[in-house]
Amino acid sequence: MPVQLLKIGKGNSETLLPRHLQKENLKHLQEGFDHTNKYFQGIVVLSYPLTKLGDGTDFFKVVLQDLDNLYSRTNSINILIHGKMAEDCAKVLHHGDTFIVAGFKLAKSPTAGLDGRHGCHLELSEEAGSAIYIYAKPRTTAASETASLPVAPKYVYTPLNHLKDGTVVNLYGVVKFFKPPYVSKGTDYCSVVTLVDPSNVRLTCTLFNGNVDSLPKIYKVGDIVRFHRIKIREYNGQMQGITGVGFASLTFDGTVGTPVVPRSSSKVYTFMDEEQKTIEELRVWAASNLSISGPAAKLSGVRPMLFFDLTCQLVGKAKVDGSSFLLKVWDGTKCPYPTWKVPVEARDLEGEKVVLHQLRNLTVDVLVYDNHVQLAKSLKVGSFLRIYSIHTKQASAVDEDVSHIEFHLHGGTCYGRGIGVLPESNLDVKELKAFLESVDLADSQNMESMSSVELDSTFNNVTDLESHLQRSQQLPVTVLTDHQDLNNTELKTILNSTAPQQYRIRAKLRTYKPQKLYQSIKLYCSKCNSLQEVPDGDDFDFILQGSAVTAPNPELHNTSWYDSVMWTTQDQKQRKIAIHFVKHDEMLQQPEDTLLMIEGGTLKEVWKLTKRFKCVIPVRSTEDDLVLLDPSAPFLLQGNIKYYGCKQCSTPKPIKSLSSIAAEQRPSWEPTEIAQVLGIVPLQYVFIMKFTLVDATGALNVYLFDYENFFQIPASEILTNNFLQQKMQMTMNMLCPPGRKLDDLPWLECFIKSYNVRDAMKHQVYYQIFDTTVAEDVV
DNA sequence: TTAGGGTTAG
Repeated sequence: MPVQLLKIGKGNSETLLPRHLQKENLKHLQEGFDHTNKYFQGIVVLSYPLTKLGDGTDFFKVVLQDLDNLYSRTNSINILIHGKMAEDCAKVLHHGDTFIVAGFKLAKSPTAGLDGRHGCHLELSEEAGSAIYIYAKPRTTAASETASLPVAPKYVYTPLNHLKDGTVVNLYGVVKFFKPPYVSKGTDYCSVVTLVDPSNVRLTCTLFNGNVDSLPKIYKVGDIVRFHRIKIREYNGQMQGITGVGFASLTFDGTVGTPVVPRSSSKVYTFMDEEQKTIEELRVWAASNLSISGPAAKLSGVRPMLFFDLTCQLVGKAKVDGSSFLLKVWDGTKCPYPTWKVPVEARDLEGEKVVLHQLRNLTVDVLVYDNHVQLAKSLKVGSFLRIYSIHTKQASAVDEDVSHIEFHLHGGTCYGRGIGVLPESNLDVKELKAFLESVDLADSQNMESMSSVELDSTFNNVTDLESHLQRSQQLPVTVLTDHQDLNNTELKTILNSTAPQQYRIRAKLRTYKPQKLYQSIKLYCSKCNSLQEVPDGDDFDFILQGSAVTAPNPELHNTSWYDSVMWTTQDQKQRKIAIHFVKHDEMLQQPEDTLLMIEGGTLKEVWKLTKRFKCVIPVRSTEDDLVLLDPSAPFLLQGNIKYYGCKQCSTPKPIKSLSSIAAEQRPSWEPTEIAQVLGIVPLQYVFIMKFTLVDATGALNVYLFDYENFFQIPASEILTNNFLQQKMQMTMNMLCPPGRKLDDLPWLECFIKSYNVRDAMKHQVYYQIFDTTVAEDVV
C-alpha cells in the first residue's frame, strides 16, 4: 500500500498505522541506524512541482517539519519520491498535511549546506517497498465536499489468493454469503461475510463492532465490498479475515449497470474513478461466475416448507414470551394460503391500529426466536426490513379444517438467518414503497373468502383431491372458449362421419399419452410444419465447448452499438470469454433490459447470465463479424427459455443485423423480432398429447396440440419449472384421476375437428382438440 | 471476548 490517505479531519493518526511500525525521532535519522519497521512523521511545509527526471521517471520533493523538534536548529528534512508514488503523492498532498513515511532509504543530502535542513534526506519509491501515509489537514474550503470527493489516495488491494497470515490488507470481494449484523454473545455486533474474487479463492471474514453502523451494509448476496485494513489470520488451515484497528468498508450493489454508489461504514472515505472501474469489472465477473438468485420471493409466491428472504414493511410488533417476538409485516401481495395469526394481548401490539386493521388480510405474522428477539424489539414500525431465511411451515390447528402456513425466524444464525433494516434509499425499498402505494386495499378485503379455494387447488393432499372429485362429478373439468351454441355429438356418430368436420363433444378421458408429461413438449415449425424433440442441455454444452476453441476476435469488440469486456479464465484451460453488452442511445441499460452476446462461455456461465440479463445470445467470432453458433444451439436465451430456430427454414444473418433493433426507441427484445432480423424462423414450444376419450357410444383418439390455451401454462416454460410441471400433473390427475372406474371419471367438454391425412399407401382421419380449456377452478 | 457459514424442530 504505497500511498494511503488515512483520514481527513482530526484524530490520532497512530491508531491507524500498521502496528509493527514505530515512530522514529528526527535526530535518529542518521546513517548506520536500522530504520526497518520505523516511520517518520512531519508536517508538509513545502512541496515542489512534480517533475520528470532524465530517465523519464516522475519525481516529487517534499519538505517535512518535525513538530517534536520545532525549536531545534535543524527541524526539517527533504523527502525525495520517485516513480508512480511521486505522481500519486503529488495529487493528494496539501501543505499542512501530516506526512508519514516508512520503508525509506536514507542518504546524505547534497543540499544540506545550502537549505539548512537535515544532513540526510529520505528516498522513497514503490519499488523499494516504501509506504506513505498522508493524514490530511482539515480543508478550510468546501470541507464537506472534499470529504466525499475523490481526493485521491492510492491503495493497493490484495487478491484473495495472495493473502498471508499475520498481515493487514485492503481487498475487494463479491459477497457469496453473509450473516446480517446480529448481537453476539460478547459485547459487539457480529457479521460474518464470505467473499470471493476472480482468483476464485474464498475468504470468510468475522467482523465485530460495538456500533452496528460500522459493519458493512450488505443487503444481498452478490453485493461487492471493499475492505480497508482487514487483518488476515490463519484459522483451521484457511485464511480468515477479522476486524482490527482502522477497519473500514464500502459496499456496492453488485448489479451490472446500476449506479456505483458506495454504502459506507465510516463518515469519511475515498473513492475514485479507478475504484469505480474495479467495481464494474467485479460485477461483470460475478454475473457470469456466481450463482446469484433472481428476484426475491414475495408473499404471493411462498409455498410451505421452504426458507426464503422477505423484503417487507413492518406494520406491527408484539412481545409473545421470553424467547419469541411477533413481527407483523406486509409486501403488498397476498399469500395464497391461509396464514396463522399469533395470539397476543391487544395491549402488547404496537403499531397504528387503523393501519393494522386496513392491512389485516395482507399482513403475515412472523414469529422470531431467541437471539433475534433483541433486534426485533428495537425495530421501528413502518421501517423496511429484509428478513433472511424465514421458514414457512405447514400446520393444522386442532379446531381447523384446513391447514395454514406459519412463518418462523428460528433462533441461531445458520444460513444467514437474521433481520436487516433497509434504508429508504435502497432500490428494492423504493420499488416496494411504490408498489405498496399502488395496492388497492378494497381488493385485498374481498380476498378473504378466496384463500380456501386457492388452498384447494394448490395443496396436493388426498382430502383436497376428494373434494375436487366430488365437484367434478357435476361440472365438466374442461370448458369451451367458443361454440357454446353447438349441440353435443356422440362419438359413434363422429366415427361414422367423413372428415373434415367440427364437433362439440362430452366425454371422459380414459387414458392419455405420454404419461411422462415432460415428454409431451416438442418444438414446432409453423413454416414447414415439422416437429422435433427439444434438444437436451448436453447438446448445447457440446456446441458451446466447440465454439470456445476459437478465441474472440478483438477487432469486433466495442462497436457503436455494443460495449465489450473480455477476460481469461484462471484455470488450466485459459479460456477466453467475451461479453458484448448491447447499448441503447450509447448507454448501457439496466441488466433486466439488456441484451448481451457471449463468446467462449460454458453452459453454466450462459445460464447464470440469463438469470440477470434480459436476453443472452451465444455467438462466435469470424474475421468480419459475430455470428450465431450451430443451428442446433438456441439462438436466444431469455429467462428460463431457450429459443431455437428451424434448421430447414432459417437463413442466419450476421449479428450486426441486431443493431437495427438496438437503435429503436424502446427495444423490447421480443424473441420473434430478434429471430426475424437474424434470419431465423423460430420453433415454437407445443404440447402434443393423445387423449383417448370415451362416451356411452364409443371411444375416440384425439390429439391435443397446444401452445398454452388448454392448460393455461406456456409450453415454453414447463421444462424448466418444477412448479408448473407439478401443476400440470395435478391438472391431469383431475382430468383423469388414477385408479378410478369409468363411471367415476369427470366429464370433459371439448371442441374437436376431424381432418384427413393421405399418403400413397393409406388414408386416415385424425381428430384434434380446439378452443377448449381446463376449467378455471381445476387449474 | 464475541465467531470461526451450511437451516428449527417452538
